[in-house]
Amino acid sequence: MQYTGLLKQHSLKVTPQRTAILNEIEKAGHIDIDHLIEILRSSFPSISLATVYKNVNHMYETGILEVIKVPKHKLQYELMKEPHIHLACDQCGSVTDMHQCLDELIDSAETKSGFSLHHSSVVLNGTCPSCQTKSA
Amino acid sequence: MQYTGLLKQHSLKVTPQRTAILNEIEKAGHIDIDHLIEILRSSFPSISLATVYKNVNHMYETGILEVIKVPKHKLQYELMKEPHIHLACDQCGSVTDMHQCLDELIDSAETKSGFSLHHSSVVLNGTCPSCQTKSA
DNA sequence: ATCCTTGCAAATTCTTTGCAGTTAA
DNA sequence: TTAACTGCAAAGAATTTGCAAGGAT
Repeated sequence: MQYTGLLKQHSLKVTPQRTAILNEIEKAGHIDIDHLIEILRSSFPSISLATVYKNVNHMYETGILEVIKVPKHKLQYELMKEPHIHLACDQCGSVTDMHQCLDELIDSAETKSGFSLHHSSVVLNGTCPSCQTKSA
Repeated sequence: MQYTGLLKQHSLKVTPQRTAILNEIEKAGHIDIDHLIEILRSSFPSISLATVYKNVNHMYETGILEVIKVPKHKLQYELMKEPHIHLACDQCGSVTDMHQCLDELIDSAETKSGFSLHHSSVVLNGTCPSCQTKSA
């Protein structure tokens, strides 16, 4: 299983629920708790919401997952990757990643502010191309 | 009252509660619902949490307020201003604004993605200078 | 006069916790 | 073996809603 190593690195035991959670988040890119458990139930009919919450929280705390908040939507989870930009569509709620380099921005902010930065959450809101077409 | 015009522009009636909410948010820079109602109660002992929620939601929807989410903290409200960067300290939870220009970033994202962007939420997480000193 | 807002209480929604049984290491 | 994980049920937070009285335009 491809996530075994990742879990072990962070001192989390490898359980079927956990590898399934990581697989589904990977597949979805971004996903909120409701969609996540809905999908998980097809493989684990008795999985509990509490388990999913406990796990995503653990994974967030250990740095496996990233959490993003888009106004008007529930928290969304994704695998921790390079700093990048999230484009959120106000109409359909979809989130798209854009891997533009943020190093310059972060370095400059660090220097000017004296903060020691280790994480970034950049969410740009607007209308996605597909929703622009629909409303045109 | 300085916020009368702002409320009217957005078709919200001018009430003492609303101008007080805007004044306190302005004074605080960033504030969450608990701190906000705590301060408001000193002038409006009987103000209800429901009223504050209804108002910040309305003001958010009409574009008067901006909402930012820092992991592990409640939603924070601030007056809608120029796009800028939020520096969030993981230790003390404080949020500092940095008015670095984001136009380039936004323009570039818009061009590459085809999104039509109208709002940005840039939160950089780390440790503020004061907390760095404490833990040193 | 009319529609909007307030504040209360209740309802909902969201998330966490305690515990007993089970499982990974 | 033992410390961690799961699932259930219940508790606890956070937020929203319905409604009657009051207020802004």
